[in-house]
Amino acid sequence: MAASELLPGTLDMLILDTLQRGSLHGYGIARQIQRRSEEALRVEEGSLYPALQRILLNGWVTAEWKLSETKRRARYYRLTAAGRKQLGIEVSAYERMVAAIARVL
Amino acid sequence: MAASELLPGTLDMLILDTLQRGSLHGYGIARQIQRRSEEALRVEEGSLYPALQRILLNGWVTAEWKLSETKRRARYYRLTAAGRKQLGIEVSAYERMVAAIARVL
DNA sequence: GCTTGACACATAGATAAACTATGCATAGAC
DNA sequence: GTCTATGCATAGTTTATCTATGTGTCAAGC
Repeated sequence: MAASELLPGTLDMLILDTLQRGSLHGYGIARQIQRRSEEALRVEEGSLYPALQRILLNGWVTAEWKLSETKRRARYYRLTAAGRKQLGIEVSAYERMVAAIARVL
Repeated sequence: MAASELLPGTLDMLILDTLQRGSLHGYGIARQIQRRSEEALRVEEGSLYPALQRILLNGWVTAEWKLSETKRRARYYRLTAAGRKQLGIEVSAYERMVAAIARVL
């Protein structure tokens, strides 16, 4: 663990949450998470793209190739109803954990 | 992830924190974490004992065989100075992560 | 024209953490 | 005697994240 850029087990939640604010491509998702966390969280590409595949296979998002604002081909992900539900599940499980850890420490 | 009993990456911290309150055997550590978290966290034996080996190898605790209160042989772990330092590192890294995630969500 | 840096995707392979399942053994209660 | 709680440990599996690598585009600066 130690030097991780992310709290393990929270990446899917962060991605789904980001997509809740509007559909976006992978690179943009990573940038947003980094920006909104004020540079504290950093999503490596080798974590991001496998996570997006996972999430896509689970039906939590749909994907569509488009052109980005910078005119490059990019895959835009959009949250599905199932994804929105999953986000709720993950957020509440996460908050339950954090509260439990706070009681312990 | 999903049905995990623990927030991944936090087990060592929870163990070290428990030992900060006094030396204790593995089984007792697991029970204390569960109790202090009000049953929200559950440490599986297959996670606990490998974690204790890890922590021992890192020099964060020392181990000693004794008899438990129930008269059974039990391995008591005691936090070292290095372990106390490591606990501080892990807690602050954890809190930094939780704060960052809170900004994102 | 060439290079550099930001943008954009993806996968292979390594590492590590946590889980399931299993085994051993003792004490106390019933 | 058998069940439950106490106690330790490892083997094997699964899963998440990371490092490293590869492809390719676009814009800016030289």
